[in-house]
Formats: sequence, structure tokens, C-alpha cells
Amino acid sequence: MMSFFDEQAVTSSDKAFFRMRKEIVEGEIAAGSKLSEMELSTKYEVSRAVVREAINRLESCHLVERKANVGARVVTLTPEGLMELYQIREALEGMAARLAAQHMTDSEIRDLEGLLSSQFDEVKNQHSYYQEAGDLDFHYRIILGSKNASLISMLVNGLYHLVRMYRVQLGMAGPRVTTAFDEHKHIVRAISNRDPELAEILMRRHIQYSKNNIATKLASNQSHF
Amino acid sequence: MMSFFDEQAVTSSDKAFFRMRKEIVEGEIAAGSKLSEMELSTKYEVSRAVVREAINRLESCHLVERKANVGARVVTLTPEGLMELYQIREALEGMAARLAAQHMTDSEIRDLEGLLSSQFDEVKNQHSYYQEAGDLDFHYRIILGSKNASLISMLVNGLYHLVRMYRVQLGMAGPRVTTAFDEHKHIVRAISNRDPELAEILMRRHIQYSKNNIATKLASNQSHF
DNA sequence: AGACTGTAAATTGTCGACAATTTTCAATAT
DNA sequence: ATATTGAAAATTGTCGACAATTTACAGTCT
Repeated sequence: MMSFFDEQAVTSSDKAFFRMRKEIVEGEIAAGSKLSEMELSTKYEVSRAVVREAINRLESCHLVERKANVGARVVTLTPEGLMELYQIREALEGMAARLAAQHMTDSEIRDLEGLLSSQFDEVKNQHSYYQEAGDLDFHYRIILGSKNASLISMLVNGLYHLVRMYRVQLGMAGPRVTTAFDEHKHIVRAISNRDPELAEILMRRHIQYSKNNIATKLASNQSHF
Repeated sequence: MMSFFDEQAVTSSDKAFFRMRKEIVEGEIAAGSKLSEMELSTKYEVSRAVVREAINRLESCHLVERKANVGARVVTLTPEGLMELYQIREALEGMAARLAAQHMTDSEIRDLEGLLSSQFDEVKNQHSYYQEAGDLDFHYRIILGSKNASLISMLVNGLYHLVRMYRVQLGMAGPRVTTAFDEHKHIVRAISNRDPELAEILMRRHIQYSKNNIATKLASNQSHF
């Protein structure tokens, strides 16, 4: 369990891409820093061509920005940027929930309910790991349940790594466990009732709450300095 | 007028990318066909490396699909695929309209109103070119008005070329002029009233109508064969 | 001192060649 | 005839070298 898209690296560029993405998302390569093709190719012991290809793919994930004849830099993180991403998440995942209510199979919905009740036990027993992995699992299933291939690709391959980068590096790993769990429950109920309208509304509110939660944290973080 | 993002080609790869994108969108390179790197590099008189880079960028626009060690193919068009894109458009452009109602400046809104009334004259005088260019112009302005850089990039650089490819190749260039014009008018009114909620609802309905219009055309097209 | 200029260094862009993999297809066996 | 095998052909992946462009910096001028 817990592996949705086992994107396995077949080529060298794949490996370089995955590795660089990990290092960028987790801050090992600093936000805003320049990506020197030469430097990286010696560091990873591959040719410049594969580094270039990896950088191109990072650019299409919006993790780095490239200027012709000048080079690529890791995107710089701003609170506004994170808020913008949450606006997009609200729109896309709201639609995903709507579609999931229409297109998920009965057995997929039962699995989703099962996931939730197993998570309920964990939360009750104070296994606090819920927030990160559990929340992600829940959202992934609904995204996949939309059965909209383009939407799935946009969210899974693109947006989520960006969001994760922001959350890791701006220190937004906070809990918000208990209320989020109830929100998940209501979303699943709407889906199992085959109520697309409500599923979308609830998902959007769920993401708005997350966004507000993060916004206040960002504000308090800034006031500490 | 009528050039929003004059994405100018500075490098050879840019030129190859723009040219290939044009040929794919307009069907000169057939949907579903294989893209041979060698073949294209002789055709365009550039090295394989620049063709490769262009193909990579086409892949990140979802215009081609690539499999490692096998090659790249232009995406195949299906009615379902087009419907999926319209679901995403509904979500993203709905959000764009909401944000535009919050973030567009008064002068930008006045310009938008000006655009609409100039288009009204054209429609009245039977200049039927409205549908394609005029509709696009309207939507672009609202997208830019959202002031959300990630959202703008997703729609302008990514989704719109895909949608255009479908519309061109499936022969969906039809009119729907008069009703669409009224819908535009109501959306602008909501924006100028600074009513994000209504702006989003109206934009979503506008896109739903487009979608339904296309769906019926697709159905009638199929029944002809 | 500060602004401008031109040359040198460094970095990115492009190329052709070689390596690895897939595909083709003829030869063979059942 | 069909299926299987294996070598050859074709295609993609990777590499190092060269070209074009940008950046750094020393020298000059006001």
C-alpha cells in the first residue's frame, strides 16, 4: 500500500530528475539557487545532456525557472506563491471530488471508507503520523477517482510536488488533524451518496481551511523576526 | 493588438518547439503519429538534440506522449479527452473569473467592457470572425486578470493549445456566437460589480454550455458515419 | 571615484559520434 | 503453416567537443 504512481526510473535522466526533484523539494538544493549544468554533471557523475534534460523536466513542473543563454534557478518561495497554489488546488480538487462522486466505483468508495476508519483508529490511539501521509493518501484516492487522466496528471505530477516543497521549506508540517479528519468524513459521505455538488463544495471548503490555517502560520512566522 | 504573450523564439529549440506545436495543433502532423527524432532533425535541418528538447517540451504540454527507449507519439484525440479538458477548463477558468473579480484593476475592467462593446458592433455587422479570436481574447483577459501566475501559466502555456488542437482537428470551429456574447456580457458585469461568487458561477456555466454544444456536435458527427 | 569599453573566462546551446535498447525479419524447428 | 530464435537494422539514450552567448574584470577615459 501507499504507492500510487511507482514512477520507476528507467533512464539516467529519470534518475537525475527524481533525485534533483527530491533535493529541491526537501530544500537540500536551496530555493532560489542557481543550477549549474557543469557542477551538477560532475556531482551526479553523468553527462551534461542528462542534467539538461532533468532540468527541463523540473521546469515543466514549475520547480525551476530557466532563462535562455543564462541558466536555471530553483523557484523562490513566497507566501503569495503558496496561496496561489492553494487557489489552484481548490479549483482542481473541488472538480476532482465532483467527478469522483460520479465516477468512483462502489468498491473504490468502500475502500476509501475503509481507509478513513483505519485512520480513525490511528488518530484515536494518538499515532500522530496521520497528517502528512494519511491526508495525502485520502486526496490521492479522490483525485484518481475522478477518472480524468489530464486532471490526475496535473495534480500528481505537477502541483503536489510544488505544494510539498512549499510546505516542507516554509515549515508548514503542522497538524490540524482532528478537524481535517471530520472534513474528510463528510466528503466521503457526499461521494458515497453520489452527490457531486456537495462533494465539490466540501472539498473546496476543506482546502480553504487548510489555506487559512497556513496563512495564519505564515503570518505568525513572519512576526517572529 | 491581439498578441498577449509574444513568446519569441531565442534559441533553435524554441523555434523547433513552436513550429512543431503549430504543426501538431493544426493537424499537419497527424494525431497519434510517431515523432522520429532523426526524421524531424533532417526535416528542420537541426541536430537531434534540439528536436529532442522540443519533443520534451511538447510532452510537458501534454501534446505528445513519450515512452523510454521507444519514442514519442502525438496524443490521440478522443471525444472523451476533449470533455475531460473542458472539465478542467471549467474548474480553472471559473477560479480565474472569481479572482479577476477581486484583482482586476478598474481600468482593466473598463478595457474589458470596451472590448465587449467593440465586439458587439462586429457581431451586429455580421463580421462573423468573432467566435474564434474574440472569444479567445475575452478569456485571455480574464485569465490574466486573475493575477495568479501559476494559473495563468497553466492555462496559457498548457491547456489552451491542447483545447485548440482538439477544436481544430475535430472540426469544432462552429459559431455559437450570439448566446456566447450575452454570456460574456453577464460575466463582465459580475466582475465589474466585484462579485467573485457570481463571476465564477457564470464563467463555469459559460464553459459548460460550450462543452454541451461541442458534445452534441461530436455526437452528430459520429452518427454521420 | 565612477562610468565606459573591450578582452578573457565561464556558461549555455548545438552538434556529431558512440552506446544501449528496441524493432525487424530471415532462418530454423515443431 | 506457425512459433521461436538470433542476428541485423533502426531508434533512442548518453557522451565529449565545439560554437554562441553571457558574465567577469582589467584597463581606460572623463
